[in-house]
Amino acid sequence: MEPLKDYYRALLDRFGPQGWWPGETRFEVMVGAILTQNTAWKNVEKAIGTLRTYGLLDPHKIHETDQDTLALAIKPAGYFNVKAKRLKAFADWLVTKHHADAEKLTQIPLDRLREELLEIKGIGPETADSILLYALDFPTFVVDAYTYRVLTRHNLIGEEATYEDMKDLFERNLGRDRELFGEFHALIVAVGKKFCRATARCEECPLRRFLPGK
DNA sequence: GACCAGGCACATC
DNA sequence: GATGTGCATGGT
Repeated sequence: MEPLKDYYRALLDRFGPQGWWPGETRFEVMVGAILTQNTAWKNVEKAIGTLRTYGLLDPHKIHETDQDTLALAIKPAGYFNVKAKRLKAFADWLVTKHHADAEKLTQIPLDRLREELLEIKGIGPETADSILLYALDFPTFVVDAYTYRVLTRHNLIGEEATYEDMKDLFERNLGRDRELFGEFHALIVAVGKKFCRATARCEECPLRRFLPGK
């Protein structure tokens, strides 16, 4: 059977609860999900701080603010021109299609909302799932580059695995549990940063005992 | 001074 | 359909 639950316990024992996602409002978490694309969270914090200072952590404000002004505000998060455009595309969607009401999004069926998010330019599968899970409390699993490394290095999935393959693996074997999904993904990032980077450093990894051949 | 980070869209073959 | 490339700051 899949030992994923054992992986989870080992990670939780080692790192403790991660408490993801930091953010005061649903909208702030959604903004963070876009800003953190391929970017260290530390840089995102600065950008969010600036947005907060200028009162821009609000869908209407982002909808109204021009892209260049937005880009300047989020500069520390990197890719600032790209991300300014993506933030606006997202805010435009939220304002025009959903009355800027993040709370109401939680009432939409998960699959339908996920499709809608994926149609927005700049929202791919990981960002969509991060928004659904961490901002809106839907039980959907978030996959990232670390997830791929851990799963492939442990032979839990083939090298050719797609995002959906990995997502399904977790969702089928764990049952749809929002709290579990939220902690598990955060723990995978934690272990990934420390032990599962481009070059694996398995010596002190808490998942070492699960390695094939161990 | 490389290398990397809580990705994604788009061009080209 | 697969593979390659641009986007950019800040920490190690």
